[in-house]
Amino acid sequence: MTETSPTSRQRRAPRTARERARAELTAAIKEEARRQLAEVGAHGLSLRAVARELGMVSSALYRYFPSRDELLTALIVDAYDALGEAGEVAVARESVACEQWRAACRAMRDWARAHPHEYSLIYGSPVPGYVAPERTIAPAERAPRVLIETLRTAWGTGGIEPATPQVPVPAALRTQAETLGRSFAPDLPLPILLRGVVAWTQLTGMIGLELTGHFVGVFEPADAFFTHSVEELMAFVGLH
Amino acid sequence: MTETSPTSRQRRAPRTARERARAELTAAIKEEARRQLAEVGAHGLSLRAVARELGMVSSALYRYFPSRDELLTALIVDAYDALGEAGEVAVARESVACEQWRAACRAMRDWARAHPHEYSLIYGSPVPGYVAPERTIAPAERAPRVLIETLRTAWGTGGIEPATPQVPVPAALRTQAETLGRSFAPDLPLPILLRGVVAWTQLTGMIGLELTGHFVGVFEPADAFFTHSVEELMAFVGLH
DNA sequence: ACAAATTCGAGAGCAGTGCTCTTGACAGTG
DNA sequence: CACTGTCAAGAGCACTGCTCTCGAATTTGT
Repeated sequence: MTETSPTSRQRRAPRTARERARAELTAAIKEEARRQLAEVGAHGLSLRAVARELGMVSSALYRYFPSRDELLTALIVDAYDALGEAGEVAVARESVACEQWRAACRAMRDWARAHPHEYSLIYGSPVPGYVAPERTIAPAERAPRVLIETLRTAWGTGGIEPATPQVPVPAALRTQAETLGRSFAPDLPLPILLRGVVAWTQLTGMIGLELTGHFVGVFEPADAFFTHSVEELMAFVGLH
Repeated sequence: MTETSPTSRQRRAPRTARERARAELTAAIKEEARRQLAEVGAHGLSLRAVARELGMVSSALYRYFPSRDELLTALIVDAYDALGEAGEVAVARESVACEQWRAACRAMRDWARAHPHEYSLIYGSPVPGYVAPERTIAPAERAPRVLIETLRTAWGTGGIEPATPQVPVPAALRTQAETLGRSFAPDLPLPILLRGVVAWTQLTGMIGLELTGHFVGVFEPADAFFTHSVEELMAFVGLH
């Protein structure tokens, strides 16, 4: 969040007063938009309201974000980064693999519950007609990478059981998983990698169901079921 | 879909011409709304456009649905029912538990891919400011009930392994799971029931990630990963 | 069968939205 | 100093959800 040294960043610090003002206003717009997003959701996010709150006129806002979708995209990228960072710092605080896994899952759920509308923005229904631009895929990988990375280090230190798969991996899936493994965890056995992905899908599903209220009247609060699921799937991926 | 005998339905058949016209128009509105929903999504669904397409004026539509949210709620209930029914007929076609489980999972994914916007309506981000009315929770239970019901019959016929849980069920979760089991599958052991719920959450998560495009460039198509996950989780719940 | 009550579609209108275009003022650079 | 590019502001377009009123049609009660 804090500014790093000028040489460490590709995007150099703004020199002129105009560039500086522009950067600050862009940040202020995003901040206000994020506030309104938390209040009224993506559907209720209004460019006019954001501009009004910032004391400017709506048309001026289009100098910074060419469309409402563009603003949402910026918020989406930020949300991916925030979620990923939440998981990363949670993992960094722990040293043994099991605790890292638990911390990562808990951090992602906590972040989702603290920012439900931002979470819905990235894992909920896509804004209709909206297609994710190229620059969102890299930040999107950050969160699942936290889980896979935990498995990778655990595999390196022998903290993970070889997870004998009852189910053979078909050829079509094998090639897909291999390319995935090459960019995520080259040395991790494919069955373990796949189980990690399965665990990730379960995590997003469980968080999504909780946020959309599918657990009301059943698992309420959902804490017990959540921690239990994490334990079950930790055994599923082979962590011990 | 077809009309049953007057006594078999609580809501009797419309007597007067006015009631009959009202019922038909209500259905026509929902049908047109569903068509537009599939095209432009929940965000783009416009009451005026629906009315326009039906050759009436927008204000007249409010005689049938008092608000846009009310129309969406009707579509949500229908979506829950359609998804649940898709799972039910898929299970009914099979006789052995494993095939029933596979069929149910496949049916739900197929329905979701065929009606992505309707699926997003019920499992995606909630429409902002929208709170699910009471009458949606019964249809919402229908889909997960299909999976649990499959486990219940499998347990009755011995088609399911006692799934020795490595993870003990804490007290708080036990009481929640017991009340859930009472209404879903009274005779099913709690650990199996809980694993069934975990499998359901994974299913919704995986379908949601596929629909929101999180698998593009990784599992594309996602068929192989989907069937593999189903197999893995089938073993996880103890089906064999 | 006739009158009363209810329901209905249509139209006007309000407040709000995303977005475009033009206008005049300001800052940065030659 | 003058020029060029950027900026905020305002007016305006087409659209939205929703409310209200007003006749017309239909159902209901007597």
